[in-house]
Amino acid sequence: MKVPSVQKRLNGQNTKARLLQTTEILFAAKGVAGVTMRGVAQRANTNLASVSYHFGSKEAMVLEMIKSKIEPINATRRKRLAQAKLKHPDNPLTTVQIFRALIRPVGEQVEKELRNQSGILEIISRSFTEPASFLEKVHKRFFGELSQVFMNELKFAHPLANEEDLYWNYHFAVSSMLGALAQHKRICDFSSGRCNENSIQEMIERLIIFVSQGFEAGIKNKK
Amino acid sequence: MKVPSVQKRLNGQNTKARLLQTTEILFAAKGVAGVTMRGVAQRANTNLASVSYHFGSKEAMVLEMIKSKIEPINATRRKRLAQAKLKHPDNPLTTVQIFRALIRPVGEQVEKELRNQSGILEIISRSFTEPASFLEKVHKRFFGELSQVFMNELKFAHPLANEEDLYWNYHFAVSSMLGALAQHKRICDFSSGRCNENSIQEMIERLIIFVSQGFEAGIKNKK
DNA sequence: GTGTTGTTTAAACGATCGTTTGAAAAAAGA
DNA sequence: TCTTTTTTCAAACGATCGTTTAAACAACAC
Repeated sequence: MKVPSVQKRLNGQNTKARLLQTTEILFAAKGVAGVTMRGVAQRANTNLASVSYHFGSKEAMVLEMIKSKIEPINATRRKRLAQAKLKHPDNPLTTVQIFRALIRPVGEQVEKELRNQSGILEIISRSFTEPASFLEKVHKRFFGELSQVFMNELKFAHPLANEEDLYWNYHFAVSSMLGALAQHKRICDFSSGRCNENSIQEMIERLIIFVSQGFEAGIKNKK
Repeated sequence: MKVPSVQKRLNGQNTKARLLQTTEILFAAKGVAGVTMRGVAQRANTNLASVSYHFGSKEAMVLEMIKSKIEPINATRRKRLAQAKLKHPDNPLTTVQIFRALIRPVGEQVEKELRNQSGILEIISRSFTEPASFLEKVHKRFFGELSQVFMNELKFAHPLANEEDLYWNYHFAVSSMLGALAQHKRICDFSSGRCNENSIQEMIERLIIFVSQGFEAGIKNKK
């Protein structure tokens, strides 16, 4: 075992990155079953066995791809929530402010990646809806703790509210967000072209209003 | 070619029904990929080839199962909407009344099937989120026309509203419903047991409030 | 140069998939 | 009963999947 060389071997890093990028595209388009090791290797211009070499297994590759896409968004979510609290140190945040911190970072990530049609919406929603058991750990790991942070903020914002109501409606809000991300390509068909699926930012802003008002509608005071 | 016999051959109908039921269970639990012809045949106590015999292909079997589960719900949805209109012939329906007609029949179907843990929620949501291209026709066939009916009712209920707002928010409402159905098993984990995933009826009623208020929040008058 | 380490490659393995075949079994009609 | 039709069954086919192996190749240390 030698000390890793200072000089990077860029060849390996390049193919690993290409594999991750191809995994992203295939997973967004076709789900876990659509990510075949042969398909990924071929579209990444490398060999079948390089997937096992770089990641160990298909599951590990998919998990690493998901992690690389979701973790930056979650980091931004936490940051935005903290920033909003700093701006209003005396009052609890409003419902809209809280859900802005949760949902806007998704839209911003889409902006950043608009070069490659950005399958980030599909990746997020598929992470929750794909029936692959190995994805279960994704939820706990990437959304469990984050949900507690946002839930605590919602409790703080609604001190008189029934706790059960808060949980149910936060659950609806998150589910709605995931559902809207998963279904966003249908808006064009469904509205007969009246609404455009490409205006992700407009969707995000509308979605924030939708879930915030839906959330508040279900909150009653403690009895 | 003979005239079909009046006397039914119940044996064939039985295995076909058993295959459909098994398909339902596996599809709800594991999605399209989890419905393997060998798995279905085995759990239905029949032979592998009987699937091809009765349905022609796996896709046809899955589609027939989905059809058998969704069509009755959609029929009830139309009926409830018509009934509500008859009760209030002079005024347009309220947003809540319209979404009640859309969402309540799902909960009622769960009630009807509580014998076999009723994977109907998963079946509906998976029909929209599974990345199987042959499921695309399900959406157009089972939801396209129905959506127009409900959309027209919402337009009638909001005559001054901007049409684009109506489409976007109806899209959110449907996506939220699908998302909530897809994620409903997580409420227990997420709320640390404070909320119960088994009280589907409570979820349905809460969901109606949520999407109705979310919908109305995004509607502005024509400029 | 030689040797070591990291990376790529072609080839094969075992498993599972959906589908098809042809004959046996069961049911229905005559 | 005998004939016909419908249904079941075991077996096999070709395709594709994830993974593994062992050899070839490339980059660096000495």
